[in-house]
Amino acid sequence: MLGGEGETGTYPSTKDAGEERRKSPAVDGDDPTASNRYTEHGMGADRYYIPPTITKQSPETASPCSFIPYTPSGAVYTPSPAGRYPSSLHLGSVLPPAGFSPSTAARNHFSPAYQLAQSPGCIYPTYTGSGSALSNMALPTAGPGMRAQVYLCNRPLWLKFHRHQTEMIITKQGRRMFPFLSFNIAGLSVAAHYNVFVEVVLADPNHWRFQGGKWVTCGKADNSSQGNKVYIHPESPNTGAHWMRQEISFSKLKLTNNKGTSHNTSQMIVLQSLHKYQPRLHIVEVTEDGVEDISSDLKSQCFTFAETQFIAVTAYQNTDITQLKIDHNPFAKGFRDNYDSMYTVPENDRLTPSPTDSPRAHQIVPGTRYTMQPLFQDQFVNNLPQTRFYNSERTVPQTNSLLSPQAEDGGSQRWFVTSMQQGGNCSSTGNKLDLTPYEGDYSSSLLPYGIKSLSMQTSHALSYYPDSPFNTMSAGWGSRAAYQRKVAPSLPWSPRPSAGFPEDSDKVKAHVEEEVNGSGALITSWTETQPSALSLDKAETYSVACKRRRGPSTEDSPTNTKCVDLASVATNNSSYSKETALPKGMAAYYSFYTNP
DNA sequence: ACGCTCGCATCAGGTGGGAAACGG
DNA sequence: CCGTTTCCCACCTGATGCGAGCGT
Repeated sequence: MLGGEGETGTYPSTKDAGEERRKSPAVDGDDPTASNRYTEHGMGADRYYIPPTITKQSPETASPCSFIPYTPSGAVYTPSPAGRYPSSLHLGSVLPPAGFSPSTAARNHFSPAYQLAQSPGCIYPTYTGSGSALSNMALPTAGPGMRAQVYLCNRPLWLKFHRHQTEMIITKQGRRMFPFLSFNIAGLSVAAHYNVFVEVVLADPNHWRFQGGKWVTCGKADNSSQGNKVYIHPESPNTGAHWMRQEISFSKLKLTNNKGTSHNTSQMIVLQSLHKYQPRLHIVEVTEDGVEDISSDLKSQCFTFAETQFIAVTAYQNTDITQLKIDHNPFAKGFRDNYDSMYTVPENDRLTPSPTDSPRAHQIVPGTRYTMQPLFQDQFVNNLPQTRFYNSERTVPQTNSLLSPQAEDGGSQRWFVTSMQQGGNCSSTGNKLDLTPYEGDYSSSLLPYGIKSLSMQTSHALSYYPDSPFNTMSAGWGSRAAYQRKVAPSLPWSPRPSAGFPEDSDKVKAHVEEEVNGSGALITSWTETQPSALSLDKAETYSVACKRRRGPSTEDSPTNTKCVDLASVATNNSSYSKETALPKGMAAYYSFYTNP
């Protein structure tokens, strides 16, 4: 499990990850006042994103390309900041004004400073032509205070979903996000303490409806929703070294539509169905006791990844999304119509084009039954049960992994490399953000990835969805978590350098620029040229097909037209050969990868 | 005897599908 | 009537506990 959340799996004895963190000076005791620092209910859905007037950051300090420093500066909407936090802090609108959640110790250490008044406003990254968060990302500048750089670990997976407009199920009891948010952070002060939390805010002022195979707006969003919108990482507060040592995942974060929920509020974020949301990562420097240090604006920072936008739904609307979930979420494996066949089909029959079928694809993929399944490479990399890779992932040093077929982790590497090397090697990324991962993967900059992945070896946070290479490497080996825990610490390689990644600033700059461009493209492609994945007319057909619900075992059913349609469409643009039994999800993937 | 590894069984919990219920 | 929400289901993953086998 992305244990970042202090999941029980990672810490068997700590039902509440927060417990583990309580070791932090900031966490002991239940500070009654602390409970007010963050409120889970204080902010309504109308808590909008405040465009950070971040001027404190500059590309100059770009970090290693492995990280994609995001700053919300790209946000379009400019809500009025409230509370003592200037908009530049990004916290003005994010934090609940009052009332603190009963929850966990993790929440007990936020200073009252977080009790900010709601700041109306929204971020419409997707809808703003040039003002997307991505296109405007900036790098933190050097100097006092936080200079964090954040990398969305499972970005490629997010991009896949984003391509079809990500949907997240919300239920009364709460549903985990999938993909879930998972980050790597760099640039923090090793010794300083930080609180890390995710906030989900309305991404736009509209109410959405899935009609005619596509999402269309229908009326205005209901900004009156109440309920917690913040999920504080259970390991908060903790040192910069801790946060940078491993992937920080929010796999336990749950989404609910139950405003009245009183239990598990610490794990729940209350949303409204058919509204579009944008998750945001906040990193706030605090004192050792967990109290925010308000001496500097640089103490807090907010990061927004446009590709993590999603529409909350109570039932999936777009079958492409459904299929993506099924294909990537291990818990949904039971819904994979062709689960068995997917592992045995010959390579030429695979449904998803391997990343260009590059030699590397084979190099990095373990010589297991999965080797020939590019689609699953992705899945593994992002969400498939890591158990399938445990053996090799865990024991293969990255240096070896790069050369050995055992580096099944290659998939993971690919993802990771993506961001890391974009700067240096993905100058051709262009608008195909979705392909970036592969491009990056095949580029030569593997070392950074390797280094990074190694750093994750010691991750204590094993995730349910070893989404990242790091998790993968450190995640449980099969069901024997106890063993992995024993082994991980003894791994010979050391965590990545706390100082950051070995990349020269020039490279970094280039990297960032690339990323920025790519990101911008992403936004653009989605908002303006979503059909780019499929021609407009094709998209229509596609959407219609997608809308059709699929039965439990209709894989071969003649009614399963969606896959066929997609396949046909996809094949038009690719040399990739796919003929029969193209799983719906696969088709989607196919089109995704092959679309210009 | 002790510690470690491994296999197996069990349990808790997550997943999407589908039908029923609900509400405008 | 239609769209949305809720509930239950079967299936799956992952964690855990237990005992057996093995080496020291």
